[in-house]
Amino acid sequence: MLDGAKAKAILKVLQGCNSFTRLRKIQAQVIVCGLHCDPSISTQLLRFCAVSVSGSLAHAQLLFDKMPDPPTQAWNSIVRGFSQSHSPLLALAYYNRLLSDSLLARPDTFTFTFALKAVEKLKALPKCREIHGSIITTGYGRDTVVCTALTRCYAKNGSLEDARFLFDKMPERDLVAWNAMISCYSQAGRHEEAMEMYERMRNENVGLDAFSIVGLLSSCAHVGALGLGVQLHRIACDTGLVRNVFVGNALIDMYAKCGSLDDALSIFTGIRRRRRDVFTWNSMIHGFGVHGLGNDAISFFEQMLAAGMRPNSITFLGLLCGCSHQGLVREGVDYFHQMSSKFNLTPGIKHYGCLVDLYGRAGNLDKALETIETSPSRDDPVLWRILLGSSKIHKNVASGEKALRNLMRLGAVTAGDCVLLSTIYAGANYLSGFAKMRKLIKTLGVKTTPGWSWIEISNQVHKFVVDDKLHPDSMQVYEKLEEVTKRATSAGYVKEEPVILNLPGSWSEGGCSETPSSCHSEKLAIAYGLARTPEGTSLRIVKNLRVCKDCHSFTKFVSKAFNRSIVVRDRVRFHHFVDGVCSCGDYW
DNA sequence: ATAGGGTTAG
Repeated sequence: MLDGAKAKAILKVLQGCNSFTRLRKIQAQVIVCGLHCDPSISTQLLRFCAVSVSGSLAHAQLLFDKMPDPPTQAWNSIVRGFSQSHSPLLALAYYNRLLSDSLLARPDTFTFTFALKAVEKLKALPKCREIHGSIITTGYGRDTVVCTALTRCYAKNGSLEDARFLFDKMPERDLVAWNAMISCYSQAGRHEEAMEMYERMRNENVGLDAFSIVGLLSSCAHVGALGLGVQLHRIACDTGLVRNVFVGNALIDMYAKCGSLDDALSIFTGIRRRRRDVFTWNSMIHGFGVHGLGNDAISFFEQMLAAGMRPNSITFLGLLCGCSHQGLVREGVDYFHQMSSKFNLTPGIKHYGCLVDLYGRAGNLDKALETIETSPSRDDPVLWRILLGSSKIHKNVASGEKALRNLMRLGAVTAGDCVLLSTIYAGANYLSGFAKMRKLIKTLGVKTTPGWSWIEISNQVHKFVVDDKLHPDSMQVYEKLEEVTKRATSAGYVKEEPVILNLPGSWSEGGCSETPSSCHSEKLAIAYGLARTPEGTSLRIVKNLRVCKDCHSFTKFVSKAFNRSIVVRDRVRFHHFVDGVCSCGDYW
């Protein structure tokens, strides 16, 4: 029978155990001493095999299957172990067995949280509902921890509505529950709702911690909400949370994505060398990249290596993005190859996309084509669409046709693609091609992404759509726009008439830039910004599509005529307009 | 003995 002192000693050794070989030795010893019959010892052993980093799930399974009627703790360990593994389905298999087969053991709050973790990974909404049912029938429906796990599980399975419903019904919500809700919204791209949660937290006097700030900052970054971002930064400073690396990293990203690279950089330098992690570096490098500062991206990449930090595949996306926007073809190609040769990373479809873009944007359409054809993703429409975009920039009919033909081969042609090619045809005065595209567009049906722009004025976001007549200050905006256009024109602006295709309804230019129209949304936002802010204030515009050529030129002349710096964040990069010049060097 | 919340790309 069990000797209490011996058991205690063995448990202690188990707790300090950090290698699997050692674990097995201890296990052998346990068996020799006859201690394996002691449920507390074998359960402990099982837990180590199942969840410790040096354990082994296969071994845990063997141990588990030898137990005559495992206690709840043992079930929990095995469910937990598999929920963290690559086969979360097995976690559910054990969970099901516990519910149906076990005579003795009942699931408890721990079992449910572990099972829910498995479902999070599996994307199985019905299973989530089923577990929810069991939670209620077993009487754990009011447990805060279980409810939080359940909320997250619903959210990760795509039902933010169920998640929110459950959250609102929770008898008690602690900070963890709030943070879970915020991060779920943020990760699902529902940024406005994430920010709404913050409003509610303030009204209900719930505090904030690093988790809340990180989630909220991520949403600010995505939508470009500098005002709220700055507020959160201030709170982080007041509470000392700025020293948290997660917060620091999120701040870098937020400032970079809101167009304040200088602030991003000062946060970066404020993080002590040794605390900088791969997120810190990646966020900064990507920040330079989307601002078109390829050389800075490269310089930081080299500093990162010098600091002994290993880059990952995300690092290269930022780096290649920078090279592409600055036209650093040779460097970009070199880094692309270094990924596999020096860093043992396999370029993914996005990296190939960067490479195609790098060549294509620079006008080397042959190389762009060759890249696609020799890549493992030559059957991915994304790459062909990039080539089509490059063909449009360089008005190249042959390569545009090639891209479209491949999109057809893949059955992936959209009306937007045809619009792009038709623009190329129109530019080349190739009327029969143009007519063919028009016909095709009609058969495909016209789908459109409506363009919008917004501008933040004293922490208030104002959104404009194409030919906006809905904004409350609409009249004022159009009046101002007239004046602005006059002054820009006397500074040298000439309106570039878009190719009019005369199609029914509105359409988007391959999801890239706005419909040809009398008035794109950013012009309205700019006019509004000029009317509502004092002389000299810089304007920040965020838009969902690419800037068109006319608006780009317009903004340049406005920045000169009104002596304002204007920052425009479009779908893929930043444009900083100062004194008639754009940071992109008209290369976008 | 064991639990629920965090950043980059897309």
